Amino acid sequence: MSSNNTISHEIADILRDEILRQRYRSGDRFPSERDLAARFDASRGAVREALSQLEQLGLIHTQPGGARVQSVNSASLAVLGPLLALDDHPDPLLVDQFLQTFSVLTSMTVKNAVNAASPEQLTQLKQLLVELVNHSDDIEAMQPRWREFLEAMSTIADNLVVRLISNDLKAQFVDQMMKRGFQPDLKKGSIDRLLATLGVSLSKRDGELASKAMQNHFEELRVAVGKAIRFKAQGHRSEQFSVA
Amino acid sequence: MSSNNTISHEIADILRDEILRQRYRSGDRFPSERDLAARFDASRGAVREALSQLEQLGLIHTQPGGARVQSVNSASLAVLGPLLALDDHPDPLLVDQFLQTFSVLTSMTVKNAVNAASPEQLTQLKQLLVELVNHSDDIEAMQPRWREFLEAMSTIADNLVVRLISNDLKAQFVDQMMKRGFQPDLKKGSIDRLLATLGVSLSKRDGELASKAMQNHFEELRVAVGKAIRFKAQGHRSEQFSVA
DNA sequence: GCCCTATATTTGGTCTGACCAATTTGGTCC
DNA sequence: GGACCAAATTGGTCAGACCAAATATAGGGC
Repeated sequence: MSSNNTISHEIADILRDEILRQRYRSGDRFPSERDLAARFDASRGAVREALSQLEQLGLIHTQPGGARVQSVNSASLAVLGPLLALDDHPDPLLVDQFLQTFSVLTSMTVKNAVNAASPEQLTQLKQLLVELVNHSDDIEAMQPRWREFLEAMSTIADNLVVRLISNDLKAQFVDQMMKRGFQPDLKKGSIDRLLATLGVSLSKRDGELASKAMQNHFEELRVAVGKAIRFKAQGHRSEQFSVA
Repeated sequence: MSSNNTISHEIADILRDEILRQRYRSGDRFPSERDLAARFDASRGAVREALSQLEQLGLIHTQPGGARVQSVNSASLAVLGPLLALDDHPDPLLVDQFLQTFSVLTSMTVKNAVNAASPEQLTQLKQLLVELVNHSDDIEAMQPRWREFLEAMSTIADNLVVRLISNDLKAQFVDQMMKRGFQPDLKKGSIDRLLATLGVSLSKRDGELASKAMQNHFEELRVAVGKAIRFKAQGHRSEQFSVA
């Protein structure tokens, strides 16, 4: 996870997970700094820095007199990563919500980018798209080029709000999925269709069309990822059975 | 702002604003904890807690040997509020991006909520809508009812990712705007149309229709808010002139 | 002069022990 | 049972100290 191999981060990670696992009910008193220091055999300073992080995450609220646990619903975006990493297998519902959110934000970015791009930027996008098409049969090789393409789109659209959200989402989610070696099984035809439509939208400077294409693509991605997760969860269960 | 009247928060607020105002270039070394402690006449512990907050915001990166300033583009969502509050008048571009983002997320929420609502929930939504219609001539009285209505939608849609994003966005933006006493001048006819369409979409259980209605509404809101900001900025400038 | 290395210094991370002010808690009195 | 007051608890801060990692500096080899 975010482990910075410092003690305070370690403590923060442990306590964060305990809260996310609902070991404390929302509104409950949180153990005192001195108790936590004793429990982790650390100084109060280290514990305080850990609690400071939890407070930034919106998981606890500290006041003289005692800290209290807050509802996960009122937490910050940054808890999503830890929430996904909580179990061996990510919560399919959460993953689906993730992709859906990603979809609308990306679609919006693409629409604005295509509509607002300067002629030079349009050329650049077309070049990146050609790169993608050239590697459309090697899904591994496409990955970095997709990043580049979307990064260019993001730069052109130049929406700081979306960019910041995407930062968090990517940090929380994409890397999580990568680490688990996720490879959703997307039909090549579907990708080719997406690339083709994007090409047309660039030529015609039709942001709406590009946006729609991305939405469709994410729709298929959601289905594929959902299947992949269910499959993996099943595989894991039978593994456990055969071992037991 | 987020001032918790503690010294460490105060220090964090000051340093955060300095970074957001670009007083340090991205990549620059950040002053050492000991220097900062001397500057603020505080203990190193207090400074460390402040820096811990800045790190959570993604504004600095600390390492043994020295902390470095990071690009605002790679920061967390939570910097948006302070970024808006930086000047007397909010950056119109940023506000616009905010509303645009809010728009797509809210539209998505509304669509999913209408499509997924149980019969009881549908009834509840209709009641809330009636409440809104009953107060549609008093924009002040509508405010809390809008909140309630959207909160219900959010609960029904039950998308944690969007909820967390909206938490941050609302905390960063809506309250900011409220504090400044912002009252975008929306035509009553436009609101009536929105409410009517929402009513129809609830009756027909047509999420797509509700979503489109929200999008249109936000579009008008963006225009109105943009005007309001420009007007206010102008008013302020002439004030300054008359004083000078 | 330049580059590389060994040393000295700076810096973040942690610890201990202490004090204050606000909040809780527990008991007392009505 | 409820209002009120004292004691214990808790978070916020400070001071001074040590360590290990990173950086800056000086020196030697070319």
